Amino acid sequence: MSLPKRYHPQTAEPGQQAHWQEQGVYQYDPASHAPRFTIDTPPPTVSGHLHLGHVYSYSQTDFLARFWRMNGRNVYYPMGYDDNGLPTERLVEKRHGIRAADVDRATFITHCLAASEEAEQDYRQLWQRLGLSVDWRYSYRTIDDHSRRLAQWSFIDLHRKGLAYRQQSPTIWCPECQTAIAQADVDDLERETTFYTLAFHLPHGATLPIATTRPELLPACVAVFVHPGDGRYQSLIGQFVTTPLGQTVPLLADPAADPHKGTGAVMCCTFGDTADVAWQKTHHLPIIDAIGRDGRLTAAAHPYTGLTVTEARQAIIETLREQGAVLAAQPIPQTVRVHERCDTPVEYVVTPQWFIRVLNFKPDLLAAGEQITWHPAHMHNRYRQWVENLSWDWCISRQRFFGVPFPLWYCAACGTAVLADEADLPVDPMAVRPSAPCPHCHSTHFTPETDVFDTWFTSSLSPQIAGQWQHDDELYHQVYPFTLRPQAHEIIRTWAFYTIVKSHHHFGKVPFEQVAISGWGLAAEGMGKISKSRGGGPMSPLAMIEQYSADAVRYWAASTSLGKDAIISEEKIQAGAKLVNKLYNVAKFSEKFLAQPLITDHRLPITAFTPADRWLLSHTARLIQRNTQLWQQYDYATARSETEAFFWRVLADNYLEMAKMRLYAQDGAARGAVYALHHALLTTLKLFAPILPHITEEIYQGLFAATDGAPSIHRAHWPVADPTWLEDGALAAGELLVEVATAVRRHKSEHNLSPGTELAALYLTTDDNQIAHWLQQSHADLMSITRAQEVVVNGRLPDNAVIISHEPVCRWRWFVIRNA
RNA sequence: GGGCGGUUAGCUCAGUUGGUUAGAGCGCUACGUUGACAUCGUAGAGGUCACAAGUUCAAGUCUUGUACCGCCCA
Repeated sequence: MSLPKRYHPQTAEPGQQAHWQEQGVYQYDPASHAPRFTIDTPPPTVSGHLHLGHVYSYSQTDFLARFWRMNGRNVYYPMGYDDNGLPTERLVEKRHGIRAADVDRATFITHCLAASEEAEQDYRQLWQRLGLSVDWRYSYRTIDDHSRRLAQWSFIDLHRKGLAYRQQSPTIWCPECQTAIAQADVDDLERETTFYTLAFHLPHGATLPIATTRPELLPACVAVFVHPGDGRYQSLIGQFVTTPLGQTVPLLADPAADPHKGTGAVMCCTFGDTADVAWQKTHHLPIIDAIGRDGRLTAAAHPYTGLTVTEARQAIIETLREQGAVLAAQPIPQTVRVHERCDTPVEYVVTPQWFIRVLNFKPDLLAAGEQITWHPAHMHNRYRQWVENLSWDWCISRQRFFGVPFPLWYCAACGTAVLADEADLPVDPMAVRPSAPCPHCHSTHFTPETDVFDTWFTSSLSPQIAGQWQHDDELYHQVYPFTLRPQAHEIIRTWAFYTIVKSHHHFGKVPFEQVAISGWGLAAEGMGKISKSRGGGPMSPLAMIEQYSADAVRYWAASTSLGKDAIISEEKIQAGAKLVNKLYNVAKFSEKFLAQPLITDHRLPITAFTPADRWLLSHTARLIQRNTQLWQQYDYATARSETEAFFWRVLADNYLEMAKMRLYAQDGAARGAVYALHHALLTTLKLFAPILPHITEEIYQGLFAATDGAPSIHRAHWPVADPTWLEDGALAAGELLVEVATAVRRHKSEHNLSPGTELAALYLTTDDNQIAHWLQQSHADLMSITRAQEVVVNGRLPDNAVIISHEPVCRWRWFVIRNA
């Protein structure tokens, strides 16, 4: 097999990809006894299109998979799609211009399934075009039967263990999505708001000013709090005050009241924020449901019933202004808690929800975090801090439609929750009835639970889903616990955390040994994170791949180390395309020399090698050592950059120029050069293979597969440094030769001579015997790189010599040329 | 308010355990098409390493503080 004249990634890359699929190059081998490397791939959510940010992080996982595969690991690399849940619902609502609640459930779910299937095809196409070394036989969807069955099993198991409970309690509520959500689904948003100071009244008629950002909650005011040490209010604690709307509420003391904020007195409403929730509980206050599930004020807020929060705020302020009860209004910056999916400020609404116990398990969950190796290490802090600051159990019920249903019914007579039989999973409680009467009261009338699970409730089982637990248990026990969990940093609090919770609660294990946290690919100019739901990035990944090649895009993804965000840079992608081109050109040049049979001669005498050969081989050995170490630390970015510097600066710019003459001569003196070139180029390809899988495979198949023996470079052995070449002198000799070459090049450049200009002779003089020896051994190589027709070491200078370099402190003192 | 990361050339970044003259890519300037490559080559210009103090024979690197940026959490 030989290389075509030019490399066309647009056709070559899909060709390689098809070849890999046909040959099963990336297949996991369940029968192998090789050490395993198993990957709990992040299933991307279905909420639009993939952008370069996804390409960035998924490429990084692929780098690691390929590195370990070449290092003899039996790599299990599945692919998943997280299609159940709110993101898909929002996509469908947007695309069809409907609201889920306004169409019938079955129709809506049909739309969701169609949208997710379509997206999965797009996703898979992109992943394949990018060259991910996934074993596509192990693909899953979080809405498929197996995932639904495991999710429902998970609930039943947690319920059986007393770790799932249903409670009527204040819940974080999204009025836009009309569902309860979990603490992890909430983001902070900075915005400007108005801080109103309202006139409350004391028993004797005096005014008590109280500042609030949420006057619309006044109808739900149940108390006023002050700090117990606040001297201004000491005598009033325990008394009753009157709100501007006329309710009478107690004035209570609690250390959580900030004496420096506003007037030091704060109203407690059910519920404006988490502090209200806490106060209501600890001080046993009544609950007034002023805001309903639709985000509008309830009958309890008469006469503001039916108004939205925003409308109610205006209406109440207007009323109070007329009464003269608004003492001040000033703008202040405020952090509002919003639902991450729609940026709507959340409310705290009392509803019955299912929760999973996590607050009681903080020590265990922190210990689990300690057992995991985090890459980079500081990402462990994010996890630890999240766990330490948790203040709610995990709310898993969602009042939505496209998700895994709870496998349970409520007895119509006694309210007992009746769970489905494990054997019947997955079940849809709205379509079927329990198989037995109520175990408590024997009634046969049931109401199905209509809520669905939080998406994370299912995706937190990705190790079980991807590992095919309860479907192929032999496989599962091979791959679980997983070696690696790759994921981005914003989902440490969700996916990583919940997965650890599940593995702890179900199996008492840590689900993965290592976590590799990728950063975000960011759009330039402070555009922030690019995301599928918020418009995507400026450049489509497929367009970039078509224009510059998948390898070039992957090159960009390898430009920043794990955990760091990177600005999407078309310039870097272009640099990747240049490197691919350069690799191809070097290979094309090398082809005619490497085709000779002597490449198999690995036992050449040391005399067959010039100092330049030994320099290249020594560099190669060091590069292998260094690269292997970097890769093992997951520092593919530095590895790539060092390999690139070696390839371009050492191999292409200097070594090839020195070896050219011997190579073209094709005599006995070429043997060392051919071996060195063969070894250095093959090594370069292998070290680049995890990052640039296509061009390296193309060249490997063309030049090396026959002798190296692997069916694909991606199944070839990672290079091992040959200690023979690790001598220090070889590097020094090479540097000397490069110094000579650079001086000649500079001379030509300064005299406006073409680098190809021939020189009649090059005279080199030195007092150093070692240097003289190296120079003498490098006659041909120096002639080659300087285009001198003659090289003379320590000879008598002719009269017409031109001094082009004279460095008194240098090891070789100076050298001269005579123009032809 | 707490935590984490960052601040190095015009831009994007690398600088390993402190150790000669702080590097790379892109961009810029000049020259060049050389028997693999113009998606190229050669040469060159360009940095008081955010600021301040400290430790040290020696600080981009260690300590403390300050400012600014980003993220996470209250």
